[in-house]
Amino acid sequence: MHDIRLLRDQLDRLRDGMRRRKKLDELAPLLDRAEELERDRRSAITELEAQQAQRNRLTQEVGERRKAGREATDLIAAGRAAGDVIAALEHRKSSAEAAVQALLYELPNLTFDEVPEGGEEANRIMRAWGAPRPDGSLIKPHWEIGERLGMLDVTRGAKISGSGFIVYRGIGARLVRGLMNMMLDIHTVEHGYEECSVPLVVNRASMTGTGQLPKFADDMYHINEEDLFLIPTSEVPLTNLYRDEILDATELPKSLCAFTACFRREAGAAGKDTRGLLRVHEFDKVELVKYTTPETSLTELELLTSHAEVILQRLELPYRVVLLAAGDTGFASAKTYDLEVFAPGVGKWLEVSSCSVMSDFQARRANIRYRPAPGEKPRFVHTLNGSALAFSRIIASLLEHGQQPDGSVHVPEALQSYVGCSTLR
RNA sequence: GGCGUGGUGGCCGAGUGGUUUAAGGCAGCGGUCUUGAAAACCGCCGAACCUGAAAGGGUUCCGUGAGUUCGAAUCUCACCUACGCCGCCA
Repeated sequence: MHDIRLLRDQLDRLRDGMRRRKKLDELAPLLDRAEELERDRRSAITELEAQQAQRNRLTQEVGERRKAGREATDLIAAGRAAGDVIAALEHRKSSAEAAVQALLYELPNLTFDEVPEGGEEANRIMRAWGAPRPDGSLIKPHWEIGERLGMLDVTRGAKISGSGFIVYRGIGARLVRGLMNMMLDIHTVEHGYEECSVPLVVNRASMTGTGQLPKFADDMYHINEEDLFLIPTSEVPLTNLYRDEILDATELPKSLCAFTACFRREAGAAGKDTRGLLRVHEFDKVELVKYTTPETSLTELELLTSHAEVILQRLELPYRVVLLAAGDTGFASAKTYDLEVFAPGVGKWLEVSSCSVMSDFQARRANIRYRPAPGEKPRFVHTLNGSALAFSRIIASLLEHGQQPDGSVHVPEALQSYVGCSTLR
């Protein structure tokens, strides 16, 4: 969410931000309405507070007269009248406020200056590591490899839960467990993240805090009776951990990581890249989250991205780092690097990580602040997050990239001790 | 699930309708003293918002939301949450 003051002072900046995302046509009317509502909100507040000050004087005098043993019926009548006016102004204020808030909730974050303008076509490949294998056209897709090795049971996953739910079996399940341990070990021991084990179910306030709600409600699994949501990523619980809190500056940067399942309805995505493990409703992920000062968030983004890259390098998977253009950058993000890994069997670069700095967009929604120094005013932190990494697509890529002529699959050296073998067969 | 007791500033904690402008303490900041530090003493010390060029003025906030009242931290109701006991249960 944006600072409501931008509607007064820096409407042009908001407009320009939407333009860079190619969303100005869609959002300009919304901005104008918000600006108008914000003016009305302020005038209501000004009037309301003058009335409240007046009433405070009245009621205080009532108290004084009572104490002196005198009548105050005239003041009480005046107070009652003031109360009616105040109630009306309060209503005007709160409805304007709710309306502005609702509009602000629909506005995506402003991207940083170095983020290229425009849509997906303006994405910029920053660097690449490793090389796709030259015999890619001979490689089978991961669903065939996985089924043949008895690692994946897509059919029974669909039977027990529905399409898009995968059963990993045998060495496949062991691979999931190995990846989890390997990634968490590297992030905690080598990169200094605190490991967290968090709920997979969160409340509405948490989903609003990180920006999934209200705009993207249709993408979430919702539990009606308790009004709870299945997390689409552990970014949600990890970032909401410090909702409504004031951190000490000495605690920053704060680095957290968690392994969780992630749940996505993927409403409207039917038919696109749906085979095998490419797009599923439930997948595992190790997530990195950081809380930083505004001054350090961009350097911390580079660091966090490099932490995700380390995993890919240990897994010996060729990948590239893509700086997303403004129009392709997520709703809450100010700057995002996608990590894409090559899967030769399907012949595609798969997005296995998205590393973002959210500036103060989430911090403002979730009210997460820090105190720069003792006695100073609290400021909003910057929040960052990145997958490191998303399992299902990594497994797809591992199977395809590691496929050998005899149909077995090579296990990268760093993973061997975690999986207990050097070849999946 | 039932009954009971709580939720007050960064932390602890007093406060049962009107000088609450939320006592007091801890922590923090500044000062006196000291070669320096500690101790002692003195002062300052919550957040958000409106208005204003500024100085300043004003409003709101005692778990959340409604209500009663001229006036609510205080009274009423609902909800959230913590703890205790009972019930159920892996």
